[in-house]
Amino acid sequence: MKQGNALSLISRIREKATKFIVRELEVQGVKGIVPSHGDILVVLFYGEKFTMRELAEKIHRTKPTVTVLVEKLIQYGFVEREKSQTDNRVTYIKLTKKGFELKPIFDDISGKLNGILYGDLTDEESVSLESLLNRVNSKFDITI
Amino acid sequence: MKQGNALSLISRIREKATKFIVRELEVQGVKGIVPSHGDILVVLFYGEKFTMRELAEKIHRTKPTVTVLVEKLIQYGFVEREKSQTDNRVTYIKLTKKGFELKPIFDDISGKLNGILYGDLTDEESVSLESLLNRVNSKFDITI
DNA sequence: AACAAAAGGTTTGATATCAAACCTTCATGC
DNA sequence: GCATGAAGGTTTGATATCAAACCTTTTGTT
Repeated sequence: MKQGNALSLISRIREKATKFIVRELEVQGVKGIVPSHGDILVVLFYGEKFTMRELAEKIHRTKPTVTVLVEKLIQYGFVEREKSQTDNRVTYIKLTKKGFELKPIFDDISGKLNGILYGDLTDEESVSLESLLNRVNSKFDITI
Repeated sequence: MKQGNALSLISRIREKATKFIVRELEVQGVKGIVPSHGDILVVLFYGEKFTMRELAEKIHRTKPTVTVLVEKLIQYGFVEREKSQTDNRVTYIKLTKKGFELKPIFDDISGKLNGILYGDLTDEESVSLESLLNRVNSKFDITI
């Protein structure tokens, strides 16, 4: 009954989704960007500016990782730093014009991805899948 | 309806599972082993010996990655190489006695993990979850 | 006011991972 | 029987990622 390969399936779905995103970005002319960079950009699409710590929390990565990721995004000209006026420790990250221009591409890829993820499922099944995943995810939180 | 956060949930479940495995291994005195090493060991628990290429296929990693992983497992004394007699290109990897001794630990962790993954789900829900994940996974295969 | 503790970020060091290039060895075609 | 290609593995170079240590600035305590 409980075959126990859900985790294996989860891992493979995640990897395929990652590869899909990377390939789509390349096809659309965006090179050198991996999903974690995309996660940061997506956060910035829906807010003016965020601190490094905030970004780290939102994309579920550590601060050193975000430092590296942001450096690359700066290098590519997609985001820029802005020192806080009130707290000299704080650095804000915000999109550049070039960064904003990526939004339609990301929207497109996101749409395609959802098409793959939910395309063959009924609305009921989609809700069921997310509900089940949510319960498993919560179970981890209370167990660990 | 289709909220579209299944992928996010999938990523988080996978990361929590990974952390859980690593921590459990450490608790049981097995250090420096990450899930990919574990994947190789698990393959070896259920077969006498495998080539590098076979291991790579089974754990869904590339050959260079498996080279690195196996080197570490050899270093820890859990596996050993065995040159093929019939084909000088081929190297077989097999468990050492010390490697075999890890099996009960892995079985235990696997049990605990399944407890977290399926513990709060009915049999029906477990089957449903795996079925839905299977369909999403297959959809990726035919789409990409 | 002064010192300790906390918070924001970066640097360092390590590792898993992959793509591309490479070396051996085997297989295949002529 | 020999050359060309295919297959098994490793090496190289690059990157995302994290933990731990570190620096700077702010906050809190006495």
